[in-house]
Amino acid sequence: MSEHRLVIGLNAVLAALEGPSPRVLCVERSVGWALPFGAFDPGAHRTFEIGLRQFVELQADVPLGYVEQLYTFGDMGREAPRAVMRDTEPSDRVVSVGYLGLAPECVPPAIDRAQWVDWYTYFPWEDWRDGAPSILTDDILPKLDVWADTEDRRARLRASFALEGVPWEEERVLDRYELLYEAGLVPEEARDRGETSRATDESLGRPMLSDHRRILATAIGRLRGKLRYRPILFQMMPEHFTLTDLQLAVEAILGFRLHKQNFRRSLESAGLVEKTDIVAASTGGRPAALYRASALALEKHSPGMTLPRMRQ
Amino acid sequence: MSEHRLVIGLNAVLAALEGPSPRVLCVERSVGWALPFGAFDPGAHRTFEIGLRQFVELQADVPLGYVEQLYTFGDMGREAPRAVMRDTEPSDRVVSVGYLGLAPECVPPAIDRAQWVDWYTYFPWEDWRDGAPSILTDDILPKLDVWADTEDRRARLRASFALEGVPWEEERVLDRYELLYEAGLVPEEARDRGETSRATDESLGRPMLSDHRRILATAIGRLRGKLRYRPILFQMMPEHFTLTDLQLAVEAILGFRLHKQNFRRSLESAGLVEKTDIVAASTGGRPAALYRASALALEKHSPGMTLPRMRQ
DNA sequence: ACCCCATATACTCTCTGTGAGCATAAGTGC
DNA sequence: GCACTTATGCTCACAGAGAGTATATGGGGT
Repeated sequence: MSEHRLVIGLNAVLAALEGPSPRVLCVERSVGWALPFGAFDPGAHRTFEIGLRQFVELQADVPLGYVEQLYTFGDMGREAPRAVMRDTEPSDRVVSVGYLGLAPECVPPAIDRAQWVDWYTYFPWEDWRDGAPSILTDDILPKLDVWADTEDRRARLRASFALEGVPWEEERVLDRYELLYEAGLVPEEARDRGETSRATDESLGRPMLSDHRRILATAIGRLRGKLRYRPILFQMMPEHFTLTDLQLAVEAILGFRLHKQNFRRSLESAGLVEKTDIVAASTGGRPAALYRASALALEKHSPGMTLPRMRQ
Repeated sequence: MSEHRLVIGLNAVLAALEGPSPRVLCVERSVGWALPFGAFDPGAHRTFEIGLRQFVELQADVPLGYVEQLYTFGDMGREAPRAVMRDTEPSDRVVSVGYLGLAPECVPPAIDRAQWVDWYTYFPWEDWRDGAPSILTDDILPKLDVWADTEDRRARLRASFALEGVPWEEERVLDRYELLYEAGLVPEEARDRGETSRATDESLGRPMLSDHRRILATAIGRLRGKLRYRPILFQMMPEHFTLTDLQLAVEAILGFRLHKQNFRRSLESAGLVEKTDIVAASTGGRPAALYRASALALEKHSPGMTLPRMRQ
């Protein structure tokens, strides 16, 4: 065993919805934007989750509801810079355990450096609700086309960015980010190579500290994928909601529009929602009935919902 | 930060098939059966996977093909006993990163303490290929029925062990093991409480060192679940195989029988297999055509196969 | 009071994938 | 040649998903 000390960094992707905007809790640090994170303390924390909840409360003071572990990142060279972690030494090796947490609303963080940020600020190419994003078609794809000069690269590009008839797979957020990283299109890549250019280039989404954008990509991909087979969405909804609210929430997370009638049918036939007597305050047209999550929808292992994509 | 030193244990569930027997690579240590594992060395290992491959080679000398991370277990009280880990001190805190690895065949391990073991040795209640296992109906369920004396416990029991009309969900291997652990039916529970009774009770499956049976349960559940949406199975098959071989392989992993015709139809319509000119040496009836995995089936993100369960 | 507009909600039609059974082909052993 | 075994092909029924059209129910303007 070498002399390098191990440090486990706990990272929380805390997600919530603000109307049609999917948000993630971010903390502004001296060196840039980051997820709430801190070192796991083996003496004080009996489990990872206990440590995580403590950090989130300390750094953002937002209640943490549903929590699930995402992945443990241990690659050298992409770990957290020590500068921002207290009580670590240059020789320490930092590995990151990423967590996904869901909250039913964006409660304003009590700490002023913490803030709810629309996650498409970090991944503008992931939002297809108004059609293919122009940053993708005009900016990213031409550059990736130049980068993909081998058959292997072309195949990966085709598969992850839905070229040549391949359908867009919304859950492959990490694949796409990693491809942009490898192609040197995101500022984190140059930074990890040791370049000190402080050009905060946000043209391809806002960069984050350390490997936090990678963790965020993992979280969004996991959340998008999980909607299909677990009723996890109701962890992000208020107690009462209209079916349109629910659809807008799903669309916000997935980044594309759904077929309204089929979405509703699948919800009701799956028994995930129950109508209440209450009727929503009108929003210009016929008032909508308010629904709530059924008992089934709140169970951990219930099936999710079908997500009928709207076609052109 | 306290004085406790952190140690990351890397654990490999290496799975392969021997005909209709799903096996996992196990190592016999002085204190019992274990998965290949060892401490991650932050000085020597650039990534977790590098460390993992090194341990597996050292302890079993079996080539490691497909590998994926499972979960990181950090709970106090269920970590690895220090006794078996070199260079650790009593105050050290050990967390386990579990990995799943797949091999196309059970190559005999070069180390004599390593061995391929049928995984139903550890989870006899998971094998429904010949109907409901008697150890479940005669032994486990009566005991669990006594244990489930609250509404909450009853609900969990119903859901994970398919009581009262709930269908058996093959991927919930961990849920079932954890329930048996909580109910005090597996020897690991008493051991973790500090009881020193060395009664190696194997009536409810063979126990393992530390939390290794939990990691194994996670791995089997992940593998079972992933079959449906990724063509991962072909990582465990030889280059050429008959469709019956393939079906037996799936049945071995899932632990239940499939509907032959529908399974074949789904395979061919999904384009996962290609017929070759070769015909298998006859096994008593009409000789079967040999197939191989298609290019599609070898891609990482291709869809999996439908698993049409055989009904009575 | 009436009409127009916007949104919510209901109904229908079609197509495909899946569950299930039956029929036929091609070997082996006696 | 016959019985048996395993492989392979075909068909029917049905449920669910995709997609479009029609009807209810509110608000606001004239």
